[in-house]
Amino acid sequence: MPSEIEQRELLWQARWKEAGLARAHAVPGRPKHFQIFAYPGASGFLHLGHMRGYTYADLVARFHRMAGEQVFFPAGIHASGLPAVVFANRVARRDPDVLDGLRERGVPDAEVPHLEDPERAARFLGQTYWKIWERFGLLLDPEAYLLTTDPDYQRFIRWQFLRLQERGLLVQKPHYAPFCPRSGPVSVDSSETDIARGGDAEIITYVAVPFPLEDGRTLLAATLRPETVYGVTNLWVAPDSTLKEWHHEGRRYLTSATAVRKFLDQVGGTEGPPVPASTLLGREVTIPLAGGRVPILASPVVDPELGTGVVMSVPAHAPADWVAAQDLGPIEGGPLQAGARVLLDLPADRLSPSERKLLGGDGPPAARSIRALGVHSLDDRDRLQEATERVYRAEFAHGIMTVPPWEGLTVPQAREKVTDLLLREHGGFQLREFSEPVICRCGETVIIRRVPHQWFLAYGNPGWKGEAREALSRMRLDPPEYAQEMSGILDWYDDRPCVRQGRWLGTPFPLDESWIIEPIADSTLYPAYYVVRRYVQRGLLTLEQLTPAFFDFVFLGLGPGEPTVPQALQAEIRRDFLYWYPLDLNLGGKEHKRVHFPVFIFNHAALFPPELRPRSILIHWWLTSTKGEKISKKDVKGGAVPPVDQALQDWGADGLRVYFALGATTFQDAEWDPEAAAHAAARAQTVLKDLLGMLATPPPPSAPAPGELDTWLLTRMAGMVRRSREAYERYDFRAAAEIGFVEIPQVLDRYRIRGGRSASTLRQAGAVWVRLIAPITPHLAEEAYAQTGQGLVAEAPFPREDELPSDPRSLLKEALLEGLEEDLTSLRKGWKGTPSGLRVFVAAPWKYRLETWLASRPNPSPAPRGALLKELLQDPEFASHRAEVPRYLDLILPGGRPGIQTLPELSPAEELTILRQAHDYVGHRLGGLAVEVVLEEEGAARDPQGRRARARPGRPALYLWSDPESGSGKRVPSDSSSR
RNA sequence: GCUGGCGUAGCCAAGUCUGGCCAAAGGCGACAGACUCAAGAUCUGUUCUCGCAGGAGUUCCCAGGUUCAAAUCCUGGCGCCAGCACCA
Repeated sequence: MPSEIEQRELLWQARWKEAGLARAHAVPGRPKHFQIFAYPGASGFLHLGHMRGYTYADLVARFHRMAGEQVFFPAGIHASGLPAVVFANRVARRDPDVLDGLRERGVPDAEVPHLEDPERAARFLGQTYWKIWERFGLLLDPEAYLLTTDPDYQRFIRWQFLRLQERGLLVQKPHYAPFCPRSGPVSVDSSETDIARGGDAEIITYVAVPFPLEDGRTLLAATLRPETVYGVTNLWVAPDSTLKEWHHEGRRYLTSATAVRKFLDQVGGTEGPPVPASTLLGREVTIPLAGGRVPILASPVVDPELGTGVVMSVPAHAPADWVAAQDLGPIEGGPLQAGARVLLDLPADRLSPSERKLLGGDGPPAARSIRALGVHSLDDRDRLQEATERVYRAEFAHGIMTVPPWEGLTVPQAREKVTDLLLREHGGFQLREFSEPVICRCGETVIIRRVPHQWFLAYGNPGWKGEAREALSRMRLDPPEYAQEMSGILDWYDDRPCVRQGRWLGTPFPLDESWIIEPIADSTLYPAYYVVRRYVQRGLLTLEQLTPAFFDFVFLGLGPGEPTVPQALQAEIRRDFLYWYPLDLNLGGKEHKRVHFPVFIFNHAALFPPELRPRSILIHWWLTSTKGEKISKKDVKGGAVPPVDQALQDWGADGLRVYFALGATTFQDAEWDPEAAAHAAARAQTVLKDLLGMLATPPPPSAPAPGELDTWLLTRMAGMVRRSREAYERYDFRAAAEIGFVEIPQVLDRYRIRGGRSASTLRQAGAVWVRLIAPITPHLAEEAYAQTGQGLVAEAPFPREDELPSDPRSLLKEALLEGLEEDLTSLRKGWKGTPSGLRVFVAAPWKYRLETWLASRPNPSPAPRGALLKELLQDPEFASHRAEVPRYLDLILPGGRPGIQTLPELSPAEELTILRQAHDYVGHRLGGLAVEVVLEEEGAARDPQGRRARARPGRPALYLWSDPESGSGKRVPSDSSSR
């Protein structure tokens, strides 16, 4: 049952539909605005958090429409990838949450099994998204709506990939990816997708360093610090463990059984016989790169499940190895210590104080850290662990290699070179493993598998990077800091896998149909396709006509086009594309900073010429739960955030839109606050009521002639118009909403309190006001604007400043009164009686001269009070006020120091006139007492406390008194402010 | 660790780029008043401390610095959040 607010909003949405407002029309010669938001994945039901960005997007589109531009604002659903599959799986499992969601959306039970199909699930979810967008008042072009699983879209994607390939931007090379032996390729991330456990696991890449035995077999020792191979004194193995042979390209390697399985997955080869570690103890291996022979020794702390079960011992740099070497009594003083070679320098001046403390003293870094932390045995695991981490970190950050041939290199540089050398020339391998066990949803343990011929998008390609950077240099990014960040992101970008096998949705890869294009890669150039989609939707193009030749012609202007498409139509589509392109704005949440937006720029840069590359990106922050976290299903289920339907029913789309706009600045997370939302919604309704009143009644013929107050109001409004336009232009939705929903009501309040009641002035102000807020609250703006009989406000022109008469001096005059009221308020605070009269003293003319004189000096005046005084008293006029001038200087120079002086803006006579005209009003504000306005120098005025001396230009002195005869003075008021 | 962002009153959140009009907008909450049988809603006032005269004192994470003047600029520190690759 729709609430009253909803019914009214639905009415206006129907009107917009009738008027075809959302449909884009290319009008040659007229300015255009083409914008999208990053389309959502088909992952589940939308919640309020999503609506913040959509609201912003619609606000921008509506502002541009009112600014006189042709607007194209399409939207689609990113159905590719896993989310829809996961959703469909949940339907198949009859997940109660999902079933509830379906029921709430009116899905009959009989329909539910159909949604076990991911594609249909995506289509269904897309419909629910579209409904909510419409319900929020978004004017999205219905003809351009698409899913990325639609066959026409996929033809576009295939074209895109063919062209990328043609330009050499697709490359093939090995890749290592998470893989479930039962379910196939999986992705490891902590959100609900493929993984039952270990979603936060990271892939750690070890270097397996080969150490040949004299019998032709080779031990593989896994390490994260291959550059320390020069400091190896021995190898460690767990004495009771059993290693295994692994045969690869005719060679026999020895590693743990676990590692053999990993090598089989990641490198290939075959499994050999088991080898008890005990048979290796005491035998010698050759150190690669460094040369020399070292023994294999037993260590109880080696974990055979980690790495290869064989560990390099580098006592100089690994605290555990140092301690272990000490524990081996018989060898102490022998080869281990002799070989404990220090490989790098740690310049003391680069270390932090805590690092200096850790690494002070003599000997190798590992020995120093052991000493600093007081570690005596391998059993002291925690402190040993701490020592290890801190030494590694310090060395990684500050270490300078001293071992030939790497002298002078930093540790990261040396590591890269040593790794390269080991892999290329010494038969080393890389070994990847998860930082923690990863379990697939099916229960199987996830492994890392080598994909030998993975396709990559070559974002690491320097030429492409250059183009992308060039594109970026011409773009506007908001917030502006993001431009700087983006530049770094583009640099950091490297080749990225772009296809995958397994069960997920997407476009088959045109170069090898057994692969499916990865979801991020299929959503980079798509704004271009929205243009074409409208023709498909209208039935003017068939699927078969969407050939590479067609897209070449439409998007690139190349070739004759697709012969089966009528020439005129094809030319029209090309023209249409050139009209709308480039994209003016792509808007998305901050989660898109590092993935979607960079590849969006990259792909445009790859395929489109500079003039067709995107113009701007706007990223907005999130609506978060009360815990400051991104809103999740749990928040909705737990009642922390209301479901969208409920929120719409209670507050209306406009109410929520005001809340989103007002709740926080665009570039800051906002915590969901239901009270504030309710308030925003109430504010929206108050504004509507006010507007209706202002616009409804035509001014009566006997209306009072507009006066100074009316000029003031309209001048204020003109200022609002300018600031509002600027706010929209810089996407400061908060400022725009604040003007429309806070400041204008305040100004109108004041106008009325001051006695303004000109219907024609109010009508004039209202006609501007309603258009200022129309982008934010389109529905209620329509309702109010309907009173003017001028059609739809959505199509009305955004106000211009010069629509209103404006006089800056009217602001000065009113400001004088406002200041007076402020002073009165603070006087009343300390006043315990009921005042019966107020006398206002306008400052003496010499004070105006004095302040003018001060202001005309260099600001701030360099002269101290004494010097100023001396100079002043040379002037005969000031000299004649010899007694008052010093006191006055004390009043206006805070702390006796010169500050900034501003020119008095009104003359004493003007101030007197303004205050006298307003004295009824001021008296009324004080509860109906007598107010008298006099000049400071009027000697007759009663002023027992000498208040008049305080009078300043623009700030009259006040004497508030209670008449002792009236009997009301010094009475403590009932009890209002006495607490 | 790297990259980026943030730290403002009981809470949320403006202000910081472009120093002065800032004891610091707006909202929530709280307190008081009006209305009401009452509650709610609405409206009004108050909401750092002191002060029976428009003032003074102490505040914008902490410590320094620049300046006539700092929430705002600079240096250092502390704390929090996000992203870090195939996940949209």
